[in-house]
Amino acid sequence: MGKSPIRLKDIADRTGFSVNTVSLALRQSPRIPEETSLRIREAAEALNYLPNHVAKSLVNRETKTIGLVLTDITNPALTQVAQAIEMALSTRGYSTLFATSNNDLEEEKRVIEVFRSRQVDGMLIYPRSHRELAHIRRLRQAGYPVVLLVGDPDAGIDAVCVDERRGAYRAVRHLIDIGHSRIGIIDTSNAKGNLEKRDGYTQAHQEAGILVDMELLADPLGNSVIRGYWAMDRLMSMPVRPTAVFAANDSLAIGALRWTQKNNLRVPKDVAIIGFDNIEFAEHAATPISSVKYEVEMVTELAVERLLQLIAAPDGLPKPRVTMIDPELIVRDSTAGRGD
Amino acid sequence: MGKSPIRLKDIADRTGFSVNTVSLALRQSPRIPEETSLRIREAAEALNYLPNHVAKSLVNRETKTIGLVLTDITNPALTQVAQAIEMALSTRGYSTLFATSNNDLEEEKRVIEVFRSRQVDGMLIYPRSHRELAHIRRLRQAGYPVVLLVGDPDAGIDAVCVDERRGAYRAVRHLIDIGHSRIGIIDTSNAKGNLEKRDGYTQAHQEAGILVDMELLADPLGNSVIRGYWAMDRLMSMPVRPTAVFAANDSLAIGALRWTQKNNLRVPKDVAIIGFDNIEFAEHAATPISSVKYEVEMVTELAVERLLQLIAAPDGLPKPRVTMIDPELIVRDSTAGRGD
DNA sequence: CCAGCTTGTATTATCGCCCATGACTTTGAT
DNA sequence: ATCAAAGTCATGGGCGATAATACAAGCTGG
Repeated sequence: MGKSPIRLKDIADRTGFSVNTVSLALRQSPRIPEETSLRIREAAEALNYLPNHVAKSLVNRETKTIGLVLTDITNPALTQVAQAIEMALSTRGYSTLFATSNNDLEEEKRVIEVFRSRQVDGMLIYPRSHRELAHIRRLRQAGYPVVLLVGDPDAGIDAVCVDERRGAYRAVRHLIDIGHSRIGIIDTSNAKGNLEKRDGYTQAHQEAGILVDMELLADPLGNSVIRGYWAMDRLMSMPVRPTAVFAANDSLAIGALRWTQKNNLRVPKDVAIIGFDNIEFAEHAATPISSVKYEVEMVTELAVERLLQLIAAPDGLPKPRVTMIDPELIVRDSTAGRGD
Repeated sequence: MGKSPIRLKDIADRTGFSVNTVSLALRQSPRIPEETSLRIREAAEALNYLPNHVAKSLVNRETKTIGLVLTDITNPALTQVAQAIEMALSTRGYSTLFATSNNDLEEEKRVIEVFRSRQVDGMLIYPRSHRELAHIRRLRQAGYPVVLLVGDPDAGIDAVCVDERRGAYRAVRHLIDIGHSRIGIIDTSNAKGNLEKRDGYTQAHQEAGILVDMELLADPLGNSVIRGYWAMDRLMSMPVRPTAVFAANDSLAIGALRWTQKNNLRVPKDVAIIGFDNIEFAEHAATPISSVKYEVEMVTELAVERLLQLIAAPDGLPKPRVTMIDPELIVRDSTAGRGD
């Protein structure tokens, strides 16, 4: 802490006015004449006064801070989300308290409690699991403004997110369109996890009348490049290899691509690869990787906007609204039409 | 906000004890008998009581939160730093307020003011510039615990960081050792920016008796892959091309590598490339890229430890201490010894 | 010339919690 | 039985700010 935190009282003593007058003057109240207001403003300046936000929060019952809960930030797409949210909130006068759940449900619950205790005005949450949202629903029902960054239309919680099911559908549909019928998928296969992408994968298959082979699902058990590499290794060790692979995010896709390099397969000739999120590293990989664009700006802007709406709602929270952004498919070399 | 924030008073009313007794009981004071304490604890549980951290902060004059200021988080190495810091602080009972300066000095000053106003107990700052630290030094002199994440031994401010000068020296020295003498460098050439890496580059040259050609410095004007690509383009358009390139971070290095692919140059045969930070994408690039390891765990752990020391210092801040971590060089294919 | 209105400032209460003080009760030693 | 030493709880003040209310002056007008 600074040695001598200047308080309103210090300005009051110096100028001879009362604490209250000083407070009013600094907040541009019309009840204070220009003359006094100016003298007080000058004194504050001279003393280098900074209002104590904590005290203000206590009386106003709002902290002008929101809590941001992410699973882990190492996924480049989530990183951008974090930064964009911080900036969007900052321009609106809010600060952001930040915490990672480290993909652990108990930890997620804990940080939410911490945020509540710290009286955040609202929370933006990227939950660990899309199926275990009871604790968050309870929060909402208790009147807390919350917006999720992943969407489950019937979770009863506001959400703004890219439509992952639809994005995955587009990616896999694209692979089918260019002639593939044996398509591997690298995605976390946790029953309580995010099933949207697998749903999209399945839907595209069904629509095309292709049987879904669960053998073609490889769980990378993580999200790093190297996890993608080993998941690809498993897929390509099958008796009948897939001719194309859909990876749930670009890090995994880059790992898969890396595997093809090491094993002298050509992409897209021997195997096509498509990712998700459209991070810069995918665009500039050895073979530019097709991907599904994660609309960072749009998601964050809408999510922040919605959260502030909830916070400002005069009487109770309005009915939850889920906004799903239909993502764009970016086609690059890794899924260029097959030559044969 | 939750509809009915439970206060100590509510528990007091329910149990018949006074607010004070409740407060003491919940804080495990030995002055309250087990029996009473238990009944109060149960009532708190039943009412789902959560202490109001804001009120507590006002009384205790500490918020148990620290402010983290980063330039921008899109550099994957900084991302990891952010997450590691959050986790390290979390286990010690601190929350982290997070803000990006967006590489703008005025913005950096602004967020620091905001943090001060919010009474953070201390700050961790990755400053925009290594040369404009006056505002931060003033902070320290006013008694604020601050630890920088970049180091200038004579800035008069505590710091924990990787020794970028030394890391760059090692990288360039390595290039010289394997036979290169015309070495390009892709690094921001802002006079007020981070000069450490260029210093290391220069030192390695001088030690080897090689003249430094300032023509070989390309400013990418940013940190993305594509910026690295264009900086590389400029370097390789010179009448006499460099035979090796040192990039100030791995994103830039990956961009440079990408340029060689598009222009059919072989790495390391035609041109060697080395990066900085050792992010996962460098390891798994088309040609695995040599890099200087950014010791995320060590930097964050030491920085947090030091900051908490400063916060706990009983009488005034101790003399500033700068800890520079000597980074390890990771050699990969992109700088394998030249065949000729 | 005083009721009745502005106008400018001071007083007091409040936010939720912690701390110092001390009153009252119980226990144990003499 | 008396008194000191613990033990147990309530009271009041304060953290730094805002908000509601009160209170002096200075005007106006009938």
